[in-house]
Amino acid sequence: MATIKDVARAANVSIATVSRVLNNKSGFSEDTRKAVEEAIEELGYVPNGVARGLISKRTNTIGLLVPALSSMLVSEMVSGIERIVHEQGSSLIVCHTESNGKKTMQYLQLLLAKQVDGIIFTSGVLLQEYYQMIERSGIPLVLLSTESLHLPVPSVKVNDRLASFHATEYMIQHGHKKIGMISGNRNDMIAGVPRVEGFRMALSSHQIHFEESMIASHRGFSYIDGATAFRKLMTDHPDITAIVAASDDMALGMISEAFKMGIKIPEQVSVIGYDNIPICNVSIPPLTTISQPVAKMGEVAAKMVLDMIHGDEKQESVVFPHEIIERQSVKKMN
Amino acid sequence: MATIKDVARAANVSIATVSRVLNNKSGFSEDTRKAVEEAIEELGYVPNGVARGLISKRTNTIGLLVPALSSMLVSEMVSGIERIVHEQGSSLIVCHTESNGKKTMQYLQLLLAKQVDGIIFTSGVLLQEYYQMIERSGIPLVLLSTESLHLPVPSVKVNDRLASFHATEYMIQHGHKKIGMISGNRNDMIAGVPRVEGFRMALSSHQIHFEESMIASHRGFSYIDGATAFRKLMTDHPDITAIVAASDDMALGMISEAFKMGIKIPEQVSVIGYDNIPICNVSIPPLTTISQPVAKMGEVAAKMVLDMIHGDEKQESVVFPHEIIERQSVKKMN
DNA sequence: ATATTTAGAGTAAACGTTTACTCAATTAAA
DNA sequence: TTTAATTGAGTAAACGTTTACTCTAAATAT
Repeated sequence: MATIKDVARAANVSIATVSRVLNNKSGFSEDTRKAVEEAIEELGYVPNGVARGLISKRTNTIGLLVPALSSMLVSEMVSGIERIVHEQGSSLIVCHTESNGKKTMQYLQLLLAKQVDGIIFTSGVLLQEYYQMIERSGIPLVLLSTESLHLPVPSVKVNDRLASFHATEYMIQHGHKKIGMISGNRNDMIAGVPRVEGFRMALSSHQIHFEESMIASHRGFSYIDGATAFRKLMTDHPDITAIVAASDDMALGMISEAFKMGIKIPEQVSVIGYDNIPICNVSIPPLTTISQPVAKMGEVAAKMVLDMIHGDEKQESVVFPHEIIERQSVKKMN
Repeated sequence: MATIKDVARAANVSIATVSRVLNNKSGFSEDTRKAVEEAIEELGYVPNGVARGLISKRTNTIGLLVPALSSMLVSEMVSGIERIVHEQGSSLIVCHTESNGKKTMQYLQLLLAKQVDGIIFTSGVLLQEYYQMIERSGIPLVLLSTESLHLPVPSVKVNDRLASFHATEYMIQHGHKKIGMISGNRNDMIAGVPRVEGFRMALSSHQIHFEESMIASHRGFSYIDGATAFRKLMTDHPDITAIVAASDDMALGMISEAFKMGIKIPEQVSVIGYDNIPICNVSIPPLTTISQPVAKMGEVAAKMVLDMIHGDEKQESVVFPHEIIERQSVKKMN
């Protein structure tokens, strides 16, 4: 590959001059610009970003850490982030941590070694261990779809507890009295705990009787988790008429399972999902769900790190409003 | 951030020695190793990959170019690639070209500037222009889910024409005589042309009457494209009993549209998809489809570039077998 | 005992840029 | 005209590593 030296030689100037025209830095005549540009064209020269990075201390790369999530959700999130990041001439390294601490530490090490300019950490708990590592490296960090109560890290998220509260209340407003929840991993601090909490709060604030067994949880937030949780729920509580699901994937799995069990949605059982992934539009029936503006959130998070990189010290955390997208999976009871 | 100099100072040795223990290169005593390792620990030192890259000419980064595809498909593909790439201590930069020539060139420029060690190009036509740029840079390249007839670039793919042929034949074997196709962009050299060809060949080799209007196409390969194409097809040919779809997304959109139109799947119309994305398991009815082992293919493509990077000059192209995954969207006619 | 090998460690060049500094020549000001 | 400012361009240091080369002292061979 051609280097700046080759260009300099071909254009009969010093490398400093080449560098100047490359960066539009003034200090050269129109003639030399021509000569240099021709040489560049001729040689197909592309400046070496690694060398540039070494001296500028900027790699124009930002790192993204995601745990195992619904692939559609991740896609949307990433595409929002990517759009902004690329707009600014940077690129993105995505690391799937699978919520695994050891793996996360490894990736973190990798990102630091790669000298990324910033890090976005999504949808998981920011352990002290992670934070320290990032903190001491001085790399800007923002949290997406998660937050940290004691650590001073800006975040972009939705109020999960409230969203879940509303989802449940939506069922209540539609006349449902026997409402079950299919939760993912109930210990998940992000998508588990708060959503369960919101569910319980809604029931209790409407004085609806609640039993622990009306929340069925399984390992994760996927189709099968939804399917199995639903089956469990229906054997324990055959009189349930509405389900609040902790993710769209779970809701979809549940709908499929209901179909197999001969249960009609929404005629016999209503369901509301969570995430509003694109496929909700074409499920049968189309899925009523809580929408998190994931793509938008990704964009904002990306802008935040970028701003921090450009020197805007502290960013304000933002919590995005959620929204109930009404489709046809919830029946009005009367 | 601490540099190797800081470590050297703290451990009272030269930077060369630090480098040696870092790389296990011999030429130091057990005592100095201890001292150096302590200093590293103490300072939280992480070797600067940029500096390393400058001298080693390796960035441990590989670039991936993908056009706009079903997000689930991309996710699977990427996850296969990522697994392998990360196993080898490298990382991945994903670039969404949206099948846009200008954007692709920009990304290519970016990847070259970043000095990626290798490039995987997916699911699109490798233009001469792209090839030249990569070729002159000397960066190893492999094609995934696409191929180049005249350019000497190894590829990993499935035989689309044959797969589509089989999908169609599957319908014929199930007794269908009036078979329509919903194709995506018919000019798409990868997922358009060959799949349409396979469809036509299957019909003609079974002496089934064919009209152009039995292939409905729309812009792309998404839900709505499937839905609109299906509606068009059914108004033109209300007697169709089977549909071959060019993607699962299209099939899913079509199923949803059929539901709205009061058409029962598979009782009235059967459908076979293409891709076998995870959601096929939980659609209603579960979708019979052509499976491409995308994750596996991604892995193999990744291994290929990696091997090329490590000096294994030319790799053999591989075409993966497809498979028909029988679920419940095709009815047996008698 | 001397000569030779080896282990441990340091010095400095190189990787491909950017940039502070220098300098000559031209232009503008006095 | 002399002086000062400006323009165009080169030289060399720096960024943080790796590595070829060198050197000393200890260990081994003769």
